[in-house]
Amino acid sequence: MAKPADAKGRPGQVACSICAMNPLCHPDAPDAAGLPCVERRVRLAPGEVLFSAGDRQANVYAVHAGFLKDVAPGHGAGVHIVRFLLPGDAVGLDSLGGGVHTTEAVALGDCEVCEIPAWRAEILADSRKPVAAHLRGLLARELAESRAHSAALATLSAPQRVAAFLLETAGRWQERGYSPRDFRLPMSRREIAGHLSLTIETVSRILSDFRARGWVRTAGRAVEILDAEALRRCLATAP
Amino acid sequence: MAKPADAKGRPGQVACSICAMNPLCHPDAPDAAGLPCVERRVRLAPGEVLFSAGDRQANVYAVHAGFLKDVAPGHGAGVHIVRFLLPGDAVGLDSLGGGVHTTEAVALGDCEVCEIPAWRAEILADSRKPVAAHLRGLLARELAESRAHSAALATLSAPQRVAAFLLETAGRWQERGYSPRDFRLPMSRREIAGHLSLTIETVSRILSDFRARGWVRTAGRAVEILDAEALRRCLATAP
DNA sequence: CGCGAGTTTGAGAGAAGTCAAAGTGTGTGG
DNA sequence: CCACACACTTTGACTTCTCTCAAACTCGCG
Repeated sequence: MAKPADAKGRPGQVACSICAMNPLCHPDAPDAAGLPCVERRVRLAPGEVLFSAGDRQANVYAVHAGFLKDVAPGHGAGVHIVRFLLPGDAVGLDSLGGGVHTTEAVALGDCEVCEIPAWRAEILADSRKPVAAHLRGLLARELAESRAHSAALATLSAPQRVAAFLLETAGRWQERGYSPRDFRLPMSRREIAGHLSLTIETVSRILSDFRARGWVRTAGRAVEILDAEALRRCLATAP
Repeated sequence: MAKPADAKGRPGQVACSICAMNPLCHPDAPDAAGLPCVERRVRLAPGEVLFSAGDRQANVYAVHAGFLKDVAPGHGAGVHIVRFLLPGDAVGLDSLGGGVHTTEAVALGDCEVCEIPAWRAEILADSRKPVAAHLRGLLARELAESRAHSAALATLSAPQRVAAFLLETAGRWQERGYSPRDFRLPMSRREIAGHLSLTIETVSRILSDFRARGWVRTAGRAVEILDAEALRRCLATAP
């Protein structure tokens, strides 16, 4: 499974077996064209941009190690963070249609991603039905998640959003074999705020409030969830 | 092209040639299996549900005539309307992955849709590369639109959202060969509010304000855009 | 003609944003 | 190894935008 992050919370890396792109890189049968699916591994420094909205160089990526944010082209100040990427996540799939990226992917810290040219993914899909189906499935799931997040922002209050974020993050850590109760956030308050459509002050205030209630313990980016049930109740309570 | 809506604003119908599903229904070469792609035409009465979130009966639909709304599973009161469907639009594509719908489609008025079983679309995609590519493109575009809408809700003020909605609606009418300055909204204020994450009162107030400024004329669902430039300025003005 | 859903308008309340400042941690260079 | 600088976080006071509650109004339809 996944290699644990070290004490300083540095990015673990993910085994290819649980990667969203696994069926592309490791097809059941040998590749007809004999091409390696992954063009190269890209290393990124904190803040480095993997691709930008409008890039014609369309690639699909799988996060191998580290964390990134997927950012919507923000007109000026109000930047909206579509989602955070953890090891094993796929990103840039929206370029499969028109060959253009519609968001920007930025490294949150040092990280490493596998680069798969879009045309290669498409050729692979054309020759292997399971790969085509897998790509459709990834796209469909991202679409569903995007809508779910949209609906969440539309209907939840600020505390509910923060509770949902903590629970969701815990769940994603758990999926990767880490503790869902004790983890280190890879992103700043500003980035959390951008993801939840709140301000940093509001996020900070709500975390302080959760801490005062004894639901969580926070120290900077370190988070310990003490009462997940309370968070779930907060999330479920009518706005 | 499209047949104009009549004076009472009843749904026009769309020629198959401009439908998003056209490449599926009318493939270049004759269908190997000899199957008609469209299973049947479904007629819906106002308020009737085409499919619900969680439906295992996965189908993809193309709107042939009339209008529908695509609704996110709303926990109680705060219903979020993902998007509105006009003739020629495709809906239900998110069921291509796991075979389950994640939203609910409801008719806004009398309408007629073409039903394509998901398995049939997938078989077709497996045998025809252009169809597979087209499906990926549709999925990718919907994903991009969903994120754009999400970002819009996150960063725009209430008046900006209403301005954006009017301009977007005008554009969609224009794409279909109707006047972008003079049209009839197929949805109620409540539904507009649900789509923009506002309340009906706020939507109504803002429309009244736009009317007072001479930017639009509204009478119930009838809209005439008098100053599109002003709306665009309103949209572009820093929140 | 009158009912009822939908829309408009008004007044007041509340949630989150803005502005401001203090506190905390982190990394760099001496 | 320590000291400083800078970025991030927390906290406080106040503002404002949108929601909520309430009532009048309009339109379509029986």
